[in-house]
Amino acid sequence: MALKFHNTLTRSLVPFTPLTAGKVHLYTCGPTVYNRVHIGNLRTFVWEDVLCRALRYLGFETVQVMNLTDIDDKTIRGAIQEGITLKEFTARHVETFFEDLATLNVSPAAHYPRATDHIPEMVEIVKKLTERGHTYESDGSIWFRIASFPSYGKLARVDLSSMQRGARVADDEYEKEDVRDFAVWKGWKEGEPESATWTTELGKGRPGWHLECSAMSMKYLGETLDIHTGAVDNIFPHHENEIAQSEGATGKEFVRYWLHAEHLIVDGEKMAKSKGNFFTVPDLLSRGHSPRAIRYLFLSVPYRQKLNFTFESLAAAASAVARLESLDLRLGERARSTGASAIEDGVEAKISSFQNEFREGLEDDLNTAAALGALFSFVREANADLESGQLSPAGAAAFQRALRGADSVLGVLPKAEAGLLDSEIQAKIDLRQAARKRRDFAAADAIRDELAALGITLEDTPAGVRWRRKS
RNA sequence: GGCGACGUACCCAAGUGGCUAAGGGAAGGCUCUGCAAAAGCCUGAUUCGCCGGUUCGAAUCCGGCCGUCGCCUCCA
Repeated sequence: MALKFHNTLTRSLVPFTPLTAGKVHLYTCGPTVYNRVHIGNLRTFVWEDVLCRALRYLGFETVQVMNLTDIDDKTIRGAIQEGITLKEFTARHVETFFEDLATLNVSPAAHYPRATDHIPEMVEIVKKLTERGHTYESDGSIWFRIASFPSYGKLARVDLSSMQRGARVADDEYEKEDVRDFAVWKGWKEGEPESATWTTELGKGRPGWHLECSAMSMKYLGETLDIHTGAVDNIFPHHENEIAQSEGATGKEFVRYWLHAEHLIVDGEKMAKSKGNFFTVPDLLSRGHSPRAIRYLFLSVPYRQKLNFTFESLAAAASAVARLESLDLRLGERARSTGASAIEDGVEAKISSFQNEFREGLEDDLNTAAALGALFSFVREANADLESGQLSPAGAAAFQRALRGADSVLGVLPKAEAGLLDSEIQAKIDLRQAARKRRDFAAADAIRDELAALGITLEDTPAGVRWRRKS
């Protein structure tokens, strides 16, 4: 089986081949930095991370670009409200955004361009659009004339006949030729702060929404991208308008594969601050939930399905992650023990059948649920071999490599070993072992409880005491 | 109103015409254990929202109904 993706452009599953063999250029729509991102946003960002990791696992090189939209109505409003400059306002939210990505173990993209650093590039696009007759001026702003772009609507499949030419929308302060025309350059208006205003060949004002994505994606990835992603709400108007602007300016196909993630909902409802079901990563961490469980929960539902976030499923995810972590620990122990050095035949067969199934899951439009199914069948087999006592250290090491290979896509195992054994912890463990030896179980349990309170879990195993930190 | 998605066990979820309907979690039993923890084994949908239809055969295709949800200009 070969890699396939669901392309929003055709609404069908299609084989994927990048423009340049072996190398994928992808643009993953990033945040507008006006608040702390919520778990719904992060579902999309984690999916985009897994997409990139999966592409690399499948042997592609990736160049990922994620924009930071730091100029729009919401960021301006926020800056005005707080009485600070636009840059000061957005810098805060950029910072917490990267914090949340790091918490959820998202691998960094190659570039995180900011809209405000690319004003000249945006101006260039507007000029090109104007040369090609795609724009007009009205009320000091420059608009994209949809009537000049016949294939407008091809992504969102909007019905153009519902457009009313020459209509003026009651609550719209601009005079447009067509209600669906959109601004590529917004003329300065009374009250807009200096920090959010640029004086360019186009006049005094600021770029329209959508334009930053066209400018920055093409700057870093070329005029035709392999993949462009976002959540479903971006299909219209954002991505539709990006196509119009970009293709209008270059005359070339803008994006070959459009991928869109479904939304996350909470308890079956759209997340909303007013409903009290609105969560951020710090919210969940303060309730004692693990970032790795959050990440696992996101992966357990394929990206084109709505993900119903509940605390029950978050707890289930935590258990599943703990099981993976436990296997990794046990395999590591066995791998370091002494014994036969050759890998037994059965081990290789189990690994390759697991890897095939895992890969097939990923290749099937990033079906992470199917991939996880394959992983846990493998977990069962590895545990059974471990339990039998027959698994060689080399076999255990091979199993562990396979497990960690899969985790290079999933990213739910703990980061590399936490350095040296904490000598204090080891001293407590030794004390407890002494107490157990003299059958003073009350003292032994007291020590275990004491460590548990510090987030250290002990497990007595035939091979000795195993301990780990609660993540 | 227009467009679209979804409805599989207690919860999450794979599965898109044909082997015994993946996998995870929770639950119960057993093994191991001082007790825990971890791990293993076993148990668990004659059934895929409901009703019809097509077919030798459908969770999978078609029609209707019921239910849930989303988008329709700045929400990922």
